[in-house]
Amino acid sequence: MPRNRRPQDREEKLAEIVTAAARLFSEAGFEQTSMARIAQAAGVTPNTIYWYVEDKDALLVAALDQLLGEGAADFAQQAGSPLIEQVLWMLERLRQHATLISVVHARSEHSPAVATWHDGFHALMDGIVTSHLADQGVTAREQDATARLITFAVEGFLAHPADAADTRSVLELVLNRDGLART
Amino acid sequence: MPRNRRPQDREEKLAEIVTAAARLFSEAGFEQTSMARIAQAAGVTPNTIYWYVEDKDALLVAALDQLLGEGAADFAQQAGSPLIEQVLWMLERLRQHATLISVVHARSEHSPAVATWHDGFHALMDGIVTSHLADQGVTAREQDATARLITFAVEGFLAHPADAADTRSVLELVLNRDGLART
DNA sequence: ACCTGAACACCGTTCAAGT
DNA sequence: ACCTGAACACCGTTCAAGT
Repeated sequence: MPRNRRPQDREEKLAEIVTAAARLFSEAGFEQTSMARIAQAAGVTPNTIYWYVEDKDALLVAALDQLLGEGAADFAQQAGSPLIEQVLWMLERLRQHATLISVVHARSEHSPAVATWHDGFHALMDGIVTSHLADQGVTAREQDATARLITFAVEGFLAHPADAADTRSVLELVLNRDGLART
Repeated sequence: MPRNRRPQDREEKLAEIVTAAARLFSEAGFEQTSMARIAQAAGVTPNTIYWYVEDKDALLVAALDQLLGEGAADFAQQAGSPLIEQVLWMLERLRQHATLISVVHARSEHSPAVATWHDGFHALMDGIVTSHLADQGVTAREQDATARLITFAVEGFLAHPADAADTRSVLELVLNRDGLART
């Protein structure tokens, strides 16, 4: 028989709403997805969503966290490979949610919650790049500049898709200076 | 006495509306600026705007064109200076309208008119960079990769402001490989 | 605690009607 | 040709009321 059944149900219902939101945001876009549409997909009334989340921006953050969590689990598999391959792998993975990046930028200006998520995501990406470069004899200053450039390139390619060859040649331009692409 | 007075008035009124829109979009943001607010600033009724432009996206394009035209006139002064200085100058100039870049990306997905403007803007920037690099002994392939990277860096710095020193060090990372920053 | 029906203030846009 | 008042369909969000 169910001990503490309530919290269990609550988490499940919240997860359903967030999952529905994540799928719809990713497929149809944030603005194009109304709270009513999400509610419909989750089997509730629009105003019910507001019992689970503060507002639509909080729902966006929850959806982003869910998508990021799924991605992070898979990313662990890529631990051993060279930096450029890891970046290309992330790019491929993020491409499905490409429309969400400009949404994050746009909403960050008016939603502190989204801005906080945005900062965290950048810190995560910077950490991946700088930890790679720190193992080489790269100065801290150049680590930071390279990490920034990689982040900009990732966001750039998500906003302006290019074929595999062009993508690789741009990343090599950033990383190949001292053969860093192969590390 | 006024020959063809009508077209004159029409252009003036349109310019008033576009100027009001450009200022409000830039200051308060595209989504935060309602058609009613623009109409108020231009001294007309909201629905009157629809006699001059197709919809809000067309108004965005008109506003972007106006802002770009002002910037292009000033940019001509920078003709002689090194590429890195030209990029830093553009960055400084675009900073005031930084919020519009994520708007352009977001609206491009659903408005062909905005997408077309977006493509044109990138072609413009790519042209500036590649024409600089073509004067050096840089291969076409590296010209393209560098132009893309510069564009991504510009958009990146607009979305994620950095201080002057960091900005310069990132741009130098892209351009300094063969002393290109000084050309 | 959880969910709803009904309403609120607002949005971009349309259209018949005026001049 | 130009402009408006009034309306339309929709939006995110709130709230009193139910269980």
